[in-house]
Amino acid sequence: MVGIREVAEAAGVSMSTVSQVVTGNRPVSAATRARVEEAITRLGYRAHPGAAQLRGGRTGTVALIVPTLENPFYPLVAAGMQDVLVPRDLLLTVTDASSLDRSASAIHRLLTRRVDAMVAAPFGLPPAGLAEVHDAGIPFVTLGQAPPGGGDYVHTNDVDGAYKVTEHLIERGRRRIAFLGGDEGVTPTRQRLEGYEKALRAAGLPVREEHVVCTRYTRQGGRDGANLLLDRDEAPDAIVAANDLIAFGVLDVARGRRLRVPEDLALTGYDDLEASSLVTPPLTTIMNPAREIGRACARLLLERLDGQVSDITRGVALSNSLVVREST
Amino acid sequence: MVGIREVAEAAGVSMSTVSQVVTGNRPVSAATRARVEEAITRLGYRAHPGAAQLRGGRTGTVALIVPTLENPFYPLVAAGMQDVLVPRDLLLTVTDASSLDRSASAIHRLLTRRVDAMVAAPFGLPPAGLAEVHDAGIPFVTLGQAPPGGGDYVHTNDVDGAYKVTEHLIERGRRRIAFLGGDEGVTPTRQRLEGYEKALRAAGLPVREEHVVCTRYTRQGGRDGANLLLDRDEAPDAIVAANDLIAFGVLDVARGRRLRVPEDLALTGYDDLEASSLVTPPLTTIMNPAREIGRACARLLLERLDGQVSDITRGVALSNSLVVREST
DNA sequence: ATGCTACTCCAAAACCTTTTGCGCACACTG
DNA sequence: CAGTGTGCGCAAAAGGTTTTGGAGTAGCAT
Repeated sequence: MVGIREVAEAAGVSMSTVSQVVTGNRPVSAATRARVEEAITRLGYRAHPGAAQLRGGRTGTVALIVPTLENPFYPLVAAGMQDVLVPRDLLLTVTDASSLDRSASAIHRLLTRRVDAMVAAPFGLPPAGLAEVHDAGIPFVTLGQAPPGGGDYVHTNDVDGAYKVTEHLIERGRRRIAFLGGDEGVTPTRQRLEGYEKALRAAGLPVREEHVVCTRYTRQGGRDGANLLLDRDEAPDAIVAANDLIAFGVLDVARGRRLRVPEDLALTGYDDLEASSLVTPPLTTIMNPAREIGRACARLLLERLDGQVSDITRGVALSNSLVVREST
Repeated sequence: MVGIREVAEAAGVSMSTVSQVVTGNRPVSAATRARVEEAITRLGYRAHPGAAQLRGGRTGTVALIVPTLENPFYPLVAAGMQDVLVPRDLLLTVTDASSLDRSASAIHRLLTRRVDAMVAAPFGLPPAGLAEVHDAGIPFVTLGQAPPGGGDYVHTNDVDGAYKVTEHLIERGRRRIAFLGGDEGVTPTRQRLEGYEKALRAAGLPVREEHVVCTRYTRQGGRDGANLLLDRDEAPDAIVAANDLIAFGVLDVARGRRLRVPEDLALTGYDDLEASSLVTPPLTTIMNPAREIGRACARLLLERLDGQVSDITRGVALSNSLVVREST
């Protein structure tokens, strides 16, 4: 077992000096550093992460918590985080909230002292867990809104995105535009709904309660919601789905009911998953830069970890954009 | 800080007894165990993972290495692993090989002493990495084939899957059936190709070299390959794509060339991604039970970690099945 | 009654790093 | 030349768990 001791001997310095070279905690003269580094590579030394954590407190692992791994959006966020984490030798742990559902403190149990920092997707974290993370006192980044207890966030303007897509439908001449949301009350749903309503009002169109339905952010949720909406007295001639998965469910229903898209029913999604360009008709949607979002999260965490940042909450805004395809 | 010491005091036992209760390393009388467990929950004790690793060697983390996170198949495998890992308080680390590409030993650097066990998807791991993992001496599960150095594997019969799908095309009356593979030489490609050839021979059809092309396991790979195949002198009337992503690329090209699917060109995929049922026409494909595969991997690892298993290599076979949709 | 076994639990060592107070030597200043 | 400051490296302590040989006790067979 080659430890810090062996390196120190080989380089003719003390163990602490080796540690300082490795961690960069204190300045070391160039000559000494060179000798030590040479010894490190020659001996193939790797710090023992457990020992390092025990004394130093850092685990070298970062957590990402997402609501589900079945929505391909989140793995892309993970990939983005990897882009910046891997060069820093940090490990990424991905956990989907659905596997944690059983107990409220599962997250706590799973993560305390096992990660240095954490990013949580909207409603990836049950409210109880949020508090626990906060008083774990680790850097914390959320997607979409500022963490209640303070921390950073990465954000795309959902109000604006939903506005754009609704406006687009109005320009296409639609008048009975419905909104099909995912899980009710969560931030993305609220904001996208807000953008939708805003666009309707801006065009002087009424916001009808019977044209707003919330289900879940899944394909099945889309099916359920579409069936509800299409059975209304005055069926919509367009649906703004709160994400692509939902829109796919709407497509299923439209196909089943022999509705032509976009002629009988125009449809928009949100996120721009790979599959959005594959369905028939290809989906008009809002491009959400998943991978870039992941990168931004990781960068924020890194800055906190490096201690370059004070206590202020910081927000990074990334832009989304309307992608017009054939579903409208 | 509530450590093992505080618990010991509260329960009126020694620190080592507490440890034995926690780890289950040695038998403890029921009465003592009850007292200790009561104290643990009352004090909210959590073992310090760093310290535990330092002495005990276990990190409580398991790694999954996949070729890419952009193929939704792999996140599902991860989700399946979570299903069995989370109840055991184990953390899952997901790494995509593309982020490791830079340096051959990135895996080594990343994983040494940071994970207790590892599962690698086919060609998630560069060959060099494979050796490194092996002499790290940790439980190791691979997807699709037995690890060269020994270890367990989870496997669906790719030869048979490709056979089924090819046979299906033959039954549908196709005669000029091409094979469009992903990365050349990797096991899944080889096996699926083998199944394809087998089915052709079984039907007395020739295996033509100009009808076999390998590119990459991506949508773009599918586009490239489709263009090659469709420009051949004798264009195929059916394509067996080695995975769904490739098939999606073929669809792109077919659309561009105004080929009707399945009339002008029949098409099959492999994996049965969610998107396969969404594309037009919905894709005939082989259902690969991603989540179940993940579960099986995790279970194998757990048994090794629990030391219930000798050195023999074990294989778990999961069944795939032909899903007939409209692309054929 | 005595010796032995089996069962619990304990004490202390070991694991490997990071942290930090100190001393030393060198350069610079007055 | 003496005094002061600074940069660099060292020694030692600390961190919380698991491991393991051993001690003590109770039960059992002889």
